[in-house]
Amino acid sequence: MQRINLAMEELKMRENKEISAAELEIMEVLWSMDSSVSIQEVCDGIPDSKWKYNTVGTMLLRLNEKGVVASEKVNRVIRYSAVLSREDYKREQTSKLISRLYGGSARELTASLVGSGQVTKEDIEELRIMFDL
Amino acid sequence: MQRINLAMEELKMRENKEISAAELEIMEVLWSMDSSVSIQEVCDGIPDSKWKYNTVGTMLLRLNEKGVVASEKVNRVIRYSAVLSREDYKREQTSKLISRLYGGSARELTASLVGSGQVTKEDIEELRIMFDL
DNA sequence: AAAACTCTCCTACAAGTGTAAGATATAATT
DNA sequence: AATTATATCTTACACTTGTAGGAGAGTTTT
Repeated sequence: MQRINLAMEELKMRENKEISAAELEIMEVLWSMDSSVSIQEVCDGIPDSKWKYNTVGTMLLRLNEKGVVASEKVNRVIRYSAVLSREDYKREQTSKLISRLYGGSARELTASLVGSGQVTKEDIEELRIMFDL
Repeated sequence: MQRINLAMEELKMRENKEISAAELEIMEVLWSMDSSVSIQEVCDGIPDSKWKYNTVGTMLLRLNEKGVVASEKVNRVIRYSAVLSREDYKREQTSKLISRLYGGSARELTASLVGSGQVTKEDIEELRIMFDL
């Protein structure tokens, strides 16, 4: 295990690809900006800048190590951009939820949403029209 | 904060109520057994008993500290049982996913599932019948 | 040029997680 | 009674996460 960690460090790749809660907030900022952004721009992109500059820097660094964010140095300043798209992340997280808690059945999840009134008759009607079911 | 932490410790209550991945596996065992169970029974309840007895013990202890599992000592042996139901946990996690990634719209999640074919025309038909929509 | 500002890199540190070993107390067996 | 098995309690340790501070290098301002 020690040896593997060293090798991993050499590759600057983290094994745990999970995006943490705080990291997700940073991702949301990246996803909301179309082009690549600097640490400063991410800071500015957060409403009540709850984090210090260096904190945001650490997050971006870790996200980059996890491979979900790319970085390139443009005259002394590193610009980051999301490699993992929000759509893919959504799909991934949704699949995970469905397999973990709904026995892998999206139908069951949907039934649950309808059952609890979170998805209504009108919503279903809309879907039928939208998807021509 | 220091004072609060001490108070928390006295109550043997953890602040972070999040159930971790490994803890969830233990919860699944608790949920699958109807009555309260001992550490040993949880171990036996796990297929390829990937964890040592003490590891399972630590998990149950932590889950208990988080307040999602109750414990009672029945002649020298502690028996644990889930306080948080699987249904409530599912609801909670599902809500979290919807608000985090689908802008709080269950309809949007459903549309996404239909759009990706994970929920079919037949599934929708079934729902209409089941819920009399 | 010297001072001030900026950016990246390295380091830190507490709390939480995964995974258990050792110590202790009690119960069962020889 | 002595030994062995069992269950709980305490402690440990590496890794992750949240949250930065300080050092060092390059840039801009005075």
